[in-house]
Amino acid sequence: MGIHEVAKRAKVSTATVSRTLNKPETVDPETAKRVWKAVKELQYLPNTTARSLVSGSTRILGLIVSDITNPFFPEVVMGLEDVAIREGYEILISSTNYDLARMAVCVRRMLERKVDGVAIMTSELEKHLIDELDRRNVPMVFMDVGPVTANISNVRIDYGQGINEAVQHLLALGHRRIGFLSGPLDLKSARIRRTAFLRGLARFGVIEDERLVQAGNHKIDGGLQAMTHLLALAEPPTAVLASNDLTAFGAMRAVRLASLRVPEDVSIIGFDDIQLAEFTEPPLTTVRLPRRVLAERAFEALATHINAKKAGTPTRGAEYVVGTELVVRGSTAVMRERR
Amino acid sequence: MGIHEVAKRAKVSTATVSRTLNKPETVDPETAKRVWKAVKELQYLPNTTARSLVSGSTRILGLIVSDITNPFFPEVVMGLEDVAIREGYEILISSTNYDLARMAVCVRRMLERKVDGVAIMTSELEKHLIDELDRRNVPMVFMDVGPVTANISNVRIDYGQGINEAVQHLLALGHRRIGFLSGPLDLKSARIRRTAFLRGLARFGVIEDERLVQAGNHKIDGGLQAMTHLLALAEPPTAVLASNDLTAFGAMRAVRLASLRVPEDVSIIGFDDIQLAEFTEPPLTTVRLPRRVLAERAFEALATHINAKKAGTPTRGAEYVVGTELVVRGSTAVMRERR
DNA sequence: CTGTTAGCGCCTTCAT
DNA sequence: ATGAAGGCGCTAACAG
Repeated sequence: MGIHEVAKRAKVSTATVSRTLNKPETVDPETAKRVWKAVKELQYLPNTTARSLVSGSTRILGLIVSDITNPFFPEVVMGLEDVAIREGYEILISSTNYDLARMAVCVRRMLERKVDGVAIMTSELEKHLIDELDRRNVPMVFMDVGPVTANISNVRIDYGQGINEAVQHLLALGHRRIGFLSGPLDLKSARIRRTAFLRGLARFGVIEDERLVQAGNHKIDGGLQAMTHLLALAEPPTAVLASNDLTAFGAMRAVRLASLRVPEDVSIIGFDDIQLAEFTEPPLTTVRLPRRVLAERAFEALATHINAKKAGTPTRGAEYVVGTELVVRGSTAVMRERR
Repeated sequence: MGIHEVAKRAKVSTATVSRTLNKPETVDPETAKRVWKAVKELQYLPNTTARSLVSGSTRILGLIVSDITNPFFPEVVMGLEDVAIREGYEILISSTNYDLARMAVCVRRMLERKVDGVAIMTSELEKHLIDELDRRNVPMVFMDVGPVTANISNVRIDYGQGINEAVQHLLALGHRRIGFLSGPLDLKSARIRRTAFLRGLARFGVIEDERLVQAGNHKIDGGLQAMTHLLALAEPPTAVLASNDLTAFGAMRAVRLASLRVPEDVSIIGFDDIQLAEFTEPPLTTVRLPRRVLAERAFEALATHINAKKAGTPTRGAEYVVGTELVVRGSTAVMRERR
């Protein structure tokens, strides 16, 4: 089960076996044929561990997320897995559970396993830990959570694009009082979304009313609560954007609990376009964040860094952008006269 | 950054460094202290790859699932990750996408990465591929999808328990015409659930009416369709069990589309208890399948095999059982007189 | 084109 | 209790 057995059986040296496997052009076709035959017969599979030891490259990519249980992440994971295996990489996933101590564990795991690069998509990233990775020269890419730095790339999400479409959509339907249900504002990603939303409204000259912005927690119950607040206003909004789809789900529920209807009484737009968005009642109009593309860009960024590092010409961090777009479904409708 | 530097700085041999790290009791406390100091100062982290090469153990566990995007899986992944890292293992996830060719890729990846064991939770497992893993002596555990064999353990899910509770619950509410929405019957796991359901009904003497059993696809749209069929019956059921929660979601939607209400007109019970089940309108009564426990048992099984293998006393496959239990929420109610 | 040799970083006898 | 030396499986010079 080693390269040695193959060599013996093919009556060549181990070096030749290694060569036929890795640099086929440098070996005589006839010899190669014998080697391949032996490989097949022995069902030989190269030992990745040994390979890594000598090459200095594990061909493992780390992915740090907050919580794999969040419906947002699995699709990113799958996207990354797809592109990674195509290029001969494996993905090592680790979850921080929104916990800083656990984040430290994640980083340590990455370091011990000597991953070739790390993609980071968590809310709670401590500079301290990032620096540790940086100091050890591990290529990194942030997925919408960090700044571009000397060595670190970032895949930025262009929230503005989708949000503009969403606002225009509501405007076209006659809505003027538009609310926003943000995520938890201690999370940077949530703040970014909130800013993008406010900017989007401003761009179209919609009067900004602070009371129309409520904070949720990016989960269903938070959306429900936040929306309930909005509904209790003297002049409640006729349409609402949510910072993510789960929040929108909660909002829809709040509307229903208030004996109102979506979209007849209140239009609701979500964000992310998770799989379930298509299947709520009514189906959720939402801004799609193409997570597969996000994953692909992240891989691209990492691959660039890794290759540059291998070639001895370290690249500076770069910024990649992923757009967003409105997906119109059933939770938005023409504004009705006030009840 | 190698054990060598540490040795030099602590003025000991590399062997001693290795010992203080792995068998602290065999080294003089004073020497150990010096070594630890050097380790700290150099921020030394052992190279897992090199370690693996000599120990023959990668401390990586493979997990093969059909589709990480399915809301059922993430919690299993997280559960496995939690227990695994506690024991110093990493998880290598790979998705088959319900595709046999891709399944082969997964197996190959596991083999090349020399994982210490593999947990399998897919519908489409080809004997051929399992045999390959078996032949190479890779410890395996099926998670509710396979038989116990000489070398392979299985974590069986006791569907009966939860289903009995569900049926009793409905019976107690006065329901007698109880429908079942199965998963796609070409999937073994779906067939198992179906069988368990039919057996559960039989146990309580509920007349079995074939027309009350409809096949979905374990997704929302399938549940919607299947339920629509049931609703179109001359004598539609007053209560329905679904093979999984997504199917139940679809069923709820079908009820609503038929201008009926859950639970007033039709009671619905799901299966799995995915996170979202708590947040539908009304919240879904469902049978909980404790996925964390499932993951823990799977790890336990693998660890047992691995340790036995290391000790040179291979264990036979064993069966572990995970129970299920009814979680009563808002989608079930007392049967109403026929409308 | 192919074989020999020397590590990659670590662990583990075997002496001391 | 510690050090020296060999080897895990493979690749990369360097000869031939």
